[in-house]
Amino acid sequence: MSQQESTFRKPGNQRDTTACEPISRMLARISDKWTLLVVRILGGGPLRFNALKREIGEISQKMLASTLRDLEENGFVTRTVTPLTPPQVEYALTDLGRDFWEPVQALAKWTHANSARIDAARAAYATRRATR
Amino acid sequence: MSQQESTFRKPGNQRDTTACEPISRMLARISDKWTLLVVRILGGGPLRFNALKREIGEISQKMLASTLRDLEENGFVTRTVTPLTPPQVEYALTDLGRDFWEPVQALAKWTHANSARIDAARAAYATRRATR
DNA sequence: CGGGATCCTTATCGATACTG
DNA sequence: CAGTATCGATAAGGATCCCG
Repeated sequence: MSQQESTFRKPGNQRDTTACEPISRMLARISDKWTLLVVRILGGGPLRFNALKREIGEISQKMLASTLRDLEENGFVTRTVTPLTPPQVEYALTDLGRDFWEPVQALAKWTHANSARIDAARAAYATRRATR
Repeated sequence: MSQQESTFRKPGNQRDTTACEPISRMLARISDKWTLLVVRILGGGPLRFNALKREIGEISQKMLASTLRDLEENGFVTRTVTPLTPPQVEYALTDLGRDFWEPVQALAKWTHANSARIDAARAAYATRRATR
């Protein structure tokens, strides 16, 4: 076994570097602060703009609007306008969006279930830095 | 049925709004452009700094360094220094990191498997905007 | 090789004001 | 209600140089 740097994985199989580029692009597309959160919330059912905004709480209407536009463009949510006074616009997950919701929810649940472990790790890291 | 705004979900079960705040914080912590990507790659095994950088490709060393620092602080990766000339620093997932890797990988696989559907949705969205 | 420090350029975000 | 438009602050990100 060589101690060279490089990838040192089985030669001929340099991981799935091939899939790395498109995945990283997709990952980058959804890795903004709000997308995952909005998808996760809409997983609970359709919501109108301000209801959604209230549910998230900290988001500005600007960011919510642009996040929703991106999600609509990517085919994750539908935007249904009911022309009334006052107007009503409802956002809901599409089939694709509901599919996407599953891994998102898995991730969210994991972070929730393991937040204690992470906090512990952070505390340990802090003391480690202090003691040495 | 009232046309009021509000949440209009089954009263008494107003979703898991309780869990929304901590989850959104955790989600926000990992939702930067690189964290998920680095975790996913380190899932394939330990790597040294520049090997990791090469594998990601587009990242600057600054962002990689800071991303790795965050990951170490959160207890997802270990940083092992071997004092040689030239020095060697290897990054590897911890138990927590490997745990975390699973939902991340699920998300990555999903995006990869469904990239065609997303592209189709984007194309459909474009024509829809053009025709109307 | 593995970074830290610095500078500089963008992208992100929020607050405010305005429209249909 | 559901946004768009504009502006200013701030953070993210990249390029370069430098050091152990």
